[in-house]
Amino acid sequence: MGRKKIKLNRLESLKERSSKYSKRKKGLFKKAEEVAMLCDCEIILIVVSPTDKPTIFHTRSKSFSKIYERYCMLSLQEREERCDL
Amino acid sequence: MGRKKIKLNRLESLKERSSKYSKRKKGLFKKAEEVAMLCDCEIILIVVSPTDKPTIFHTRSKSFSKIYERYCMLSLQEREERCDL
DNA sequence: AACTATTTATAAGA
DNA sequence: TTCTTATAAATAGTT
Repeated sequence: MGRKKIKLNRLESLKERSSKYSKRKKGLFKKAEEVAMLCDCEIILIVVSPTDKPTIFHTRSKSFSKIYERYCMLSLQEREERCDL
Repeated sequence: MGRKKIKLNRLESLKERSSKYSKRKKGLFKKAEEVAMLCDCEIILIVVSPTDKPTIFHTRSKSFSKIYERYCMLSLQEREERCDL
């Protein structure tokens, strides 16, 4: 989307990365919220900005740690079978 | 995007939610990967499907737990000041 | 932060 | 779940 198609490479300057980040972070979180709402599913999204500022979104049905625990409790075998890693 | 504009409400049936989920999960993870690449930033994304299947994406620069630790170590005061919660 | 031309995601249907 | 196509939405470049 946008005036031109861009290459998906790391942007050179911190200024470019910060600018791009602020635009795309907004879109990413919006998408996450929409999936959670439409599909009634659990989501955790943590992003750390190029200037080291963290932002978190998670559904309230289950806590962050609960979801992480569930993931951790899967054996490697189960992860391969049940997850799209 | 799509043939019609849809309302952002929880979809009625599990079948609808599962169908919507498979389409949007793909888009969400793509966006996450693009932000991580373009902006060279850390991201953790965990989604649990309507049928309870977890999928995780995270950048490799820092481990999942490292990013979570960083978040947890912030005081409530700091979270308000530094994070967009 | 705001403006738009353009690209991209996706709703509906198969 | 995957493909197709019309259309809604995100965003690149710029101010």
